[in-house]
Amino acid sequence: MNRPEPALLQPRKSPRQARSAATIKAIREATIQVLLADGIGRLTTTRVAERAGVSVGTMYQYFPHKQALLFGIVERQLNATEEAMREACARLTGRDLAGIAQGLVEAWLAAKTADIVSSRAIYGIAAEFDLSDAMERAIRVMTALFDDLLASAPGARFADRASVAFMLTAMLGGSVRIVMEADPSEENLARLREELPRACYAYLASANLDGSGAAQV
Amino acid sequence: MNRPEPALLQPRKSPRQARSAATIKAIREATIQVLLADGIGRLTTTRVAERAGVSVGTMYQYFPHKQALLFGIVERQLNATEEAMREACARLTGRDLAGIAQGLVEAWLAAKTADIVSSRAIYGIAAEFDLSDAMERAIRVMTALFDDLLASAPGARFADRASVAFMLTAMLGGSVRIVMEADPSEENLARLREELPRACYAYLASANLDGSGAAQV
DNA sequence: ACCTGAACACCGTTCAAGT
DNA sequence: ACCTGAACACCGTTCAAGT
Repeated sequence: MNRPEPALLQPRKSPRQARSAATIKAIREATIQVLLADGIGRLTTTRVAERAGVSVGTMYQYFPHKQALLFGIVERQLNATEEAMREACARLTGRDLAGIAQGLVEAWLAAKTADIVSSRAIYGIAAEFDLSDAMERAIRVMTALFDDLLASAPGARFADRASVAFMLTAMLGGSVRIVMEADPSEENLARLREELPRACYAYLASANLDGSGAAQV
Repeated sequence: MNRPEPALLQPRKSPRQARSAATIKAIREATIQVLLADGIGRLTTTRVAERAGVSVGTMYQYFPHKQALLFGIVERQLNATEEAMREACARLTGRDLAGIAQGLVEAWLAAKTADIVSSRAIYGIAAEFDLSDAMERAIRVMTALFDDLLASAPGARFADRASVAFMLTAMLGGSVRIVMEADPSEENLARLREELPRACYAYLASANLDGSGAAQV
């Protein structure tokens, strides 16, 4: 399976001059404006260039292909999340596991729901076509299956710290992403806010060699 | 933000006749062949029709647009996963929480890694452009951040069954998806196999009103 | 040295013409 | 009743011509 292209994401030209920087900013903003106004399906290079007030040729000098335009705004989102999580981690340093779990989830959800309109538009970028219906259905089916299964249940120091951190990243990022993509309703977000800290804490406590594993959040 | 289109995914014509069914099957297989051979970037309607041995006009009779071609193979994957999980749930009915957690994770990972080449190709469908580098980097950064944070930690009956099932679906599906998309290396999959059952069990045990919460998996 | 935009190659989709 | 494929509208990208 081949990736679309080797994908050269560097601009042909670096923004050394103030004029260039302004042009790049205008193109970046035009991209997000067209995205929000017309949707990913109608986002064309011509339209973005027109909105930015430059010729397509000039635009191609700074953004060597359409993907670079989209990558620009996704990158911005990723950077914002990274920055928010960096701050959260600094703030949570030295706190116990319960505080860490609660704090990380709050920070992550805040970052991902800060601008829910933009966020969904950006998720739209990653979807060449609309998978959200199918995914929502799949999630509903699985939720029901697991619900039944659970109903049938009769009762109901880290050894490898790197693996624990990896798993925590995956469960936090993955669960929020999947909900944001499929159906970011207030009901679902409330469930995440309620359950995800518990899940993270329970995992962390169970992996903690020094804890009793019996503490409740 | 507008979705690309109202997206009519029903064929104009139902496959009532054997000939039609064969044509549809040929188109479906041609789609996945072109996808695997040339990648999503070179998958064109002309190419698929040619490979399937039908004219574009005929193809458009059964698949009203390109998205429908791609949706066809994604749907197949989703159905396979659903079927696998249905079987797993039946098999796990009546087992305790530890058995359920272990069994669900095994079944889910097996379903998602059964054909890793196809799976990755299919993830490629959902990515209009290659985000995997950026995501992989973001995951690495976050993993490192959480790793540091964890290093700094000093010590280290269901009330709402529907919410627990929802959370379990999100953490299972989300964490695996994010790993499959970003970097499905054997190292990462091994970590999931090891840690995800623990995480699921710990969450379930902590949410279980009747348990001690102290049992280890 | 930098910008412009007509031109090019290619794609998704349609529909008049065939059988 | 069904299939075909040339034709259409549009898109991403380039590059000769301008300033």
